Amino acid sequence: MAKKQTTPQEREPRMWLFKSEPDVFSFQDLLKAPKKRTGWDGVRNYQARNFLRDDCKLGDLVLYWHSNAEPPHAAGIAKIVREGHPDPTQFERGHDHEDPGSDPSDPRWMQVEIEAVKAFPRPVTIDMLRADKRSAGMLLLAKGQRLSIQPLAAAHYELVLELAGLT
DNA sequence: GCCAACGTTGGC
DNA sequence: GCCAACGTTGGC
Repeated sequence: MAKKQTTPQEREPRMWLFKSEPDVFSFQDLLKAPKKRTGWDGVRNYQARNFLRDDCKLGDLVLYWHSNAEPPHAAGIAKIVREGHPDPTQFERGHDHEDPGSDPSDPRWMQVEIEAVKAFPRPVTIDMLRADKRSAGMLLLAKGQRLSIQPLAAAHYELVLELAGLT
């Protein structure tokens, strides 16, 4: 069979917001990691898991949010470099994120791998976002919203870049 | 399938 | 450290 010259099926990159507590793993930690990459392990919420498993695709962009920070802020941009695959920590004895109920032949929890793209010249705080009307509709700002993996509208992504001084 | 109790998240 | 909001668990 002759080689096909067709390009792989592509779609426009999507944007996501990933939350991380900087005391646990910060954007600076990601920059210092080998190849500036890390497996995004430890997600233990089904809705977030589904995004990681089904919807985060190679080349998608990730807004890296520092939660539980003073003040909470966006710290930089990363990208998806490996799509959903089993999170190894669910099977590690004694690990904080071990899940004894997860069957190795049908793993319950997934991760993706991300790579740092760019640190923001200045962080974009939650107050900066709230002060800009264009942030209307951002899931992040919704009352009671705790989801750690969130889809992010392109317009909101662009807004954050602007506030970060990158445009 | 209901729902009270419990655990977690994350801004404040 | 507080606590509102939310997700999960488990008895019934």
